[in-house]
Amino acid sequence: MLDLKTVADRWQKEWENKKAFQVEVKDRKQKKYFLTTPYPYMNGYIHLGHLFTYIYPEVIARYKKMQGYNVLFKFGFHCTGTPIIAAANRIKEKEPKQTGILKQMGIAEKDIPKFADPQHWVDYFPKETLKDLKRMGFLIDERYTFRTTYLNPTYDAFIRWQFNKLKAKDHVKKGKHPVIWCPKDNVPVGDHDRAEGEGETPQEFLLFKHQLDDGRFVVSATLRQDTVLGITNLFVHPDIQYCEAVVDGEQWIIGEKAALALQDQGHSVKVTKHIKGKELIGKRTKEFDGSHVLILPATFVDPNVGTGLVHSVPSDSADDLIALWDLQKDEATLRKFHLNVDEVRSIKPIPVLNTPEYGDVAAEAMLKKNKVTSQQQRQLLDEIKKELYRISHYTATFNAKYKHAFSKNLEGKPVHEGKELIKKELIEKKFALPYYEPTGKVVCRCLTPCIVKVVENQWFLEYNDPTWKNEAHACLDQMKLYPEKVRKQFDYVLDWLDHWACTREYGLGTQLPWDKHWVIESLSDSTLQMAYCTIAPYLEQSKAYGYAIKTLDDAFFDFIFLGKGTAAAIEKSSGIPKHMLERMHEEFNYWYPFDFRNSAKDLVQNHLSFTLFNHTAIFPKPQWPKSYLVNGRVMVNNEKMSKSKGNFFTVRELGEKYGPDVIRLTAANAGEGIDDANFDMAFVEAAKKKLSDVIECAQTHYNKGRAQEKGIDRWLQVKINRSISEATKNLDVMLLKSAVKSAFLDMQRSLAWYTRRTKGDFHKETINRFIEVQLKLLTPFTPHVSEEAWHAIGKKNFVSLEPWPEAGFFDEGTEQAEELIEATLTDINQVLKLAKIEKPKKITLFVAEAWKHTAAETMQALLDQGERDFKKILTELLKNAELKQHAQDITKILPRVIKNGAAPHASSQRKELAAMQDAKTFIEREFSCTVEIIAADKSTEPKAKQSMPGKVAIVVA
RNA sequence: GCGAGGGUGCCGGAGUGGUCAAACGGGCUAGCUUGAGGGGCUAGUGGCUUAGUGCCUACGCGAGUUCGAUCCUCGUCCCUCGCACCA
Repeated sequence: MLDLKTVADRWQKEWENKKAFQVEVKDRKQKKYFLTTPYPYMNGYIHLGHLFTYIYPEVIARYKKMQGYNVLFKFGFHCTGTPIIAAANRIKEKEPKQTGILKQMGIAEKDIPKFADPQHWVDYFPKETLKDLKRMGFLIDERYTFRTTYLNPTYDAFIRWQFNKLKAKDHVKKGKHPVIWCPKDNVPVGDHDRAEGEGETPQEFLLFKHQLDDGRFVVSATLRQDTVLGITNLFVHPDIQYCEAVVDGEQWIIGEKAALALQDQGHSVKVTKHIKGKELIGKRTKEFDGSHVLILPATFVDPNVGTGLVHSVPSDSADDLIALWDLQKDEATLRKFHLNVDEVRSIKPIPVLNTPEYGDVAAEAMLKKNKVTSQQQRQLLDEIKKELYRISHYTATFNAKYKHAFSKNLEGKPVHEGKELIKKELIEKKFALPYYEPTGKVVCRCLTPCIVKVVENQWFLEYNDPTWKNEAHACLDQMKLYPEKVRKQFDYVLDWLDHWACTREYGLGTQLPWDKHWVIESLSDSTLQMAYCTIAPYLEQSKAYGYAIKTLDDAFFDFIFLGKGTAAAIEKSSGIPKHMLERMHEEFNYWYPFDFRNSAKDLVQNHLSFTLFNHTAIFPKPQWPKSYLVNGRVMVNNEKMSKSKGNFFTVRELGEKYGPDVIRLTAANAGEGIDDANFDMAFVEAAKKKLSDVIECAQTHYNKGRAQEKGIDRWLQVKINRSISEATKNLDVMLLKSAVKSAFLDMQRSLAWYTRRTKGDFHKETINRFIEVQLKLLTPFTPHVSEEAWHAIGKKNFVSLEPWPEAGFFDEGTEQAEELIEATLTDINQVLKLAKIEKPKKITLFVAEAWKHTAAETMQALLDQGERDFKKILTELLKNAELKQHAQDITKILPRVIKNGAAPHASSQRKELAAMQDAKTFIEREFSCTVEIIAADKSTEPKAKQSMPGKVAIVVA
């Protein structure tokens, strides 16, 4: 077997030497195709997951190239953001896990300390990634690749321009923002920096202030402001330490954790003393509706949740109700805290909501349904809490108590409709205020539990602006989406996006030009860089073009991208010659907008949507994105890729082991559409063999064979045309897996059948066409193999630069005839099996009577018209004198035809006879016996009557 | 919960109102290749049945629309992704 890696080496060198894929804008009238894909993050080598996404633009790029487009496949290396800095710090600290990651990648022990400097990552990985991509044979012109970060000054200038533009349009505003925060490190803690609590987010609670007689407030936290009128009492944990603090000038009693968190949420907090929960028991507080309630002891209260104080709504909280019941039964405890037993026992749930199927005291119904007996059944109670929350929120309605309590009559209204209003008014009346807490426990890598901090002076991109949203929708509307069904998701996301915190206090990135304290966050700086790419070579390799750049200010980018100002003015400030400025401007206009961008589906709700917003903000409509493709994630042998499972592969090691073409083909064949794809290692093995065969086949058969053309040759010609047509169709709609099938697997199948039919006696012209077309169709997927075979058959140019083949003629009759032969083979086999004859001496085949063909044709015509009435069809058929003679047979066949909704494929007896005659020797050879072919009407054999158009009757002996 | 997508053979996956037991790939079984190495070829791979190429059953589950549904409608169960300030 050929070594495909050597093959790849050879052609990569050739392409390089001849600069086969160097991008040039020679003729601005030439049609162009500009492909982009989100750049990989440079904290490691790229892996199979990256490759799967990148195989789309790569295959399409090569396909478009062969179609005569001037193609630019953009590639960048992502370095902004926090992960690189974080990883570098961990190397600095010699953290074993991080060191291990580098080692596993094959970085030499002695080189590892270099990675303590973030700059080293930014230097090292882009270089190596480019190698990997080239090794895979990607159609990338490296002059058009670039790194993101301030370490690349021209890119940095570009991002400043982008943000100044956004600011000028009022899309960037200052505000407050809750984030998960480490109180020790004093930084926000993203998912990747957490020791525990990935996926937890800030959640908005309300603090309820319950006033004691002495003016102090006992403060509880809740998500259920809808039940505010159902409060019957408060619960404290008798043994927990609470603190008394001056919060925004008021005396509050709250848990210690909440006191800490409040400080980070913009409140002034001064703790004055600590008190035990039991000190509060028996006191009374005044509620929102003016009622007074008792403070009672309960042990389910968790000091780490909310304020560590709970207001009790036993009608709609199972926890509260069961705790109340437990307490009411527990006379000892009541006495211990000097509570009035009768008074406590008289506390009853106050109905506030009507919950379908659960009545007006939903908590009670819920407890009974789940047979809860004690507040100690924590797990069950937690489940009930969630369930009840869900049911109340979506199905419950407010009762009469809500008629006048708020500015609008809420009686009978669903809870989810009234909740916002209640919140607003409770806050206005100073009974409540917002408070944030993580949705679950979050622990920083430094092992400190995290809180929610409300960051002040944060900069936001105002994606919630309705006018901007409309623009983004307009942009989406004019785009092609692959697959189209992702449109709904995009529409939803565009509406859902709120303002986006676009700056960070640390990380690699461009400084916010007007507020240098902040660094632009990486999802925000990557939304427009496709434009930068079009001129990247002229900025990053200015020396090659004979000038040195002085400064790039906003006027420069305004000129290049928006055509504002004059080249002459910018020549001075930038140091770039006028003609180069003009060239950049024109080339940008030539390449832009991008025609294609794709990513895995997880970027839909951020990057891909942001890109739409940013384009509409800065570019005029003609420069808006043309299409998006959204792909699934890649699995390996149907399992999620993961290092622990041992199915994690870097592109590097795959290339090393199998060579690029096998991997490219397998990746393209892994799947299409939005569902997760499957990289099948079994296919990898099969592909190795199949690809070697392609080269071998070309070498063996090209320019050999007979001169005289036969029927079966015509069949292969038709099949070749089918494959061309199908492959083209599939590539046009970005269906790679389907394209692999039509461009390769179907072709190979046709060849196999052709070989069998001709017994290897090929027609020279036909096999030549087959080989040439096969190599061209394969080129986008396996360019090295194609190139190798192309030259093996004596071609001197690159197949990569050949025009994409055009489908010639089609001939359904020929295809049908061949299908008849194939079906006949299958049927003969079945008959032989049924008749228990292993070695037949003679096979007689009866081609259906002429009238059956006529009947089939008429039936199909009627069926196509929608006719399903037995009698009508029969009458119609019998109008034909020829058919009338066979009325009895027709009445037998007809019901089945009607049931199937389709008649047998009508051909003509003459054609079927000819096709069978043509294949006679072939069938004889296949079964090693004599074959006779007879028209059914010319025979007295009873079985001959079983023949139908497209199905011969068979007698074996 | 919300939004989106999906549930088809031993597996991956086509099909999207009729000729389609289900393309294409993989796996498995049998036979052949008269000869060794995960090679090639042929046949088979839902059930039942058969002097004959047939019949029945199936596309998560239940109901409906239709002459006819894997494909449309409704209900139900299950799975995947996302729900953010993070690349």
